[in-house]
Amino acid sequence: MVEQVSTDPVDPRVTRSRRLIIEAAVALLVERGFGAATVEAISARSGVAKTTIYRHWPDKEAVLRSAVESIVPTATAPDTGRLRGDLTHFAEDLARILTTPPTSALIPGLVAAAEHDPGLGLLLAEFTAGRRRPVHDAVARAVERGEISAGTDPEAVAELLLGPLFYRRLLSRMPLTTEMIGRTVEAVERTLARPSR
Amino acid sequence: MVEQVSTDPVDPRVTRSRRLIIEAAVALLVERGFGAATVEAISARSGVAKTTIYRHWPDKEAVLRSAVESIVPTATAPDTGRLRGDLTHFAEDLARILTTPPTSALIPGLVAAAEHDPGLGLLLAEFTAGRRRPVHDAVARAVERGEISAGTDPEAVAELLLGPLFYRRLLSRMPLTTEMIGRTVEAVERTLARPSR
DNA sequence: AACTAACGCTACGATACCGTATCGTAGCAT
DNA sequence: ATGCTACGATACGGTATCGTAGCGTTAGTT
Repeated sequence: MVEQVSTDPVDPRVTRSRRLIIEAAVALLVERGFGAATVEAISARSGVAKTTIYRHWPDKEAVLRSAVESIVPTATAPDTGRLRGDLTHFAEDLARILTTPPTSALIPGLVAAAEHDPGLGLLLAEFTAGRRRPVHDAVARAVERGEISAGTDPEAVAELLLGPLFYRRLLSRMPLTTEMIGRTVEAVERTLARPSR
Repeated sequence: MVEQVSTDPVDPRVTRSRRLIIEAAVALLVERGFGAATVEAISARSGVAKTTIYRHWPDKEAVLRSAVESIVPTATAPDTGRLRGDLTHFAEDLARILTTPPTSALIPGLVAAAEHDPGLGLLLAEFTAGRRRPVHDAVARAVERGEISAGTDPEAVAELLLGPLFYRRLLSRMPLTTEMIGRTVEAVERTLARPSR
C-alpha cells in the first residue's frame, strides 16, 4: 500500500485562490476593519467567486482567522550585549508593528473581537505572549551579565515597557516617537536594581 | 409675553422612556458588545417601541453614544499628601474601572469602535485625557512638596502607570491584582528623580 | 486528447437590520 | 373634560449579509 503522505493536494489553482482570498481579507481588515470584512467584499476585492471562498473555509470567521494569522509578526530579539540596547531594539520593533500597516490597523479590532470570539482571543493571547518573550530573554541575559539583580521579574519589565506603547496606540492615540520610546526604555531601566553581591 | 424658559419639557413619559432605553442599551453593550447593540434588540429589551427610540435619537449611533456617555466615570484624585499614596489610589480606581462592569466590558469595544467612528473616538479621547489629569495633578503636588524633580514630565508618568494596567486588561488578559498594582506604582516611583537643589 | 477537479456565475432562501409611516391608544397638563 | 403629546403596535421598503444550489467553463493532470 502506497504511503499516503499528508501533503500535496497542491493544485496551483487552489493555492492561488487561497492566496488571493487572504490578501483581500487582510486588505479589507486593515483598511476598514472587521465590520467591513464581509465575504462578498472579499470576493469582489479578490476576484475570487464567493462560492470558492466557501469551498476552502467553512464560514466567514474561519476566513478572518486565517487572515489574521497570516500577518501576525514574530518578535525579533537581537542580542546587543546590553539591556538598554536589547530593550530599545525591541521597543522600536513593537512601535513599528503598532504604527505601520497591516498590523497597525488590525490590532484595535482584534482586541475587541477577542472579547467575544474565543478563537480570536487565543490568537491575541499567543500574539502578546510571543511579544513578551524577547523581553524575558533580554532580562535573563542582563542578569547573567550581572547588569541587573537576579530577583528581577521579567514579566514586570515586559509590562512596564509594552504597556505605555500599547497605551499610546490604543488609548491616548498620540504618536509613538523615537523620543518617547527612548524615554520609556530609560524609565524602565531606572526601575531595575543593580545586582547585590 | 411669558418668558419661555429653555427647560422643562419634562413629561415623565419622556424621561422614563429615555431611561429605559439607555439602560437596555448599556446592558446589551456590556453583555454582548457593540455588534449586538441593535435598535431592535434595545427595543425588545427595554420594552420601549422602536418608534419611540427614533423619536428621541436621530439614529443608532446617537443612542449608543448616549449609552456610553452615561457610564463614563469621572476620575477620582484624593490628595493623600504623598505621591505614593496618590498614585496608588488612582491606580486602584482605574483597576476597578477596568475589571468591574459596566465599564470593564465596554472599553475593548470602545477602543475598536473609536477607530472608525469619529464620535466615539472623541469620547474615548476625552475619557483617557480625563484619566490622566489626576496623575498630572498628583505629580504637580509632589513637585511642590519637593518630593520629585521639577523637571518631571507628568505625561510620561501617566503613561508609565496607566499603560501596564490597560495592557493587562486588553492585551495579556491577566488579572489586575493589588500586588501587581503596588509593584507598578513602586516601579514608577523608582523612575523619578529626587529634586536637585 | 480525455478526464477531473477547481472555478465562475447567477440565483436563491433566510435573516437581520435600518429607518419610516400609519394609526389608534393612553397618559399628562390645565 | 378636553386637548396635546408621547407612546405602542404593526407594517413596510430597502439593504446587507450569510451560506447554498445548480450548471456551465476553465485549467490542470495523466
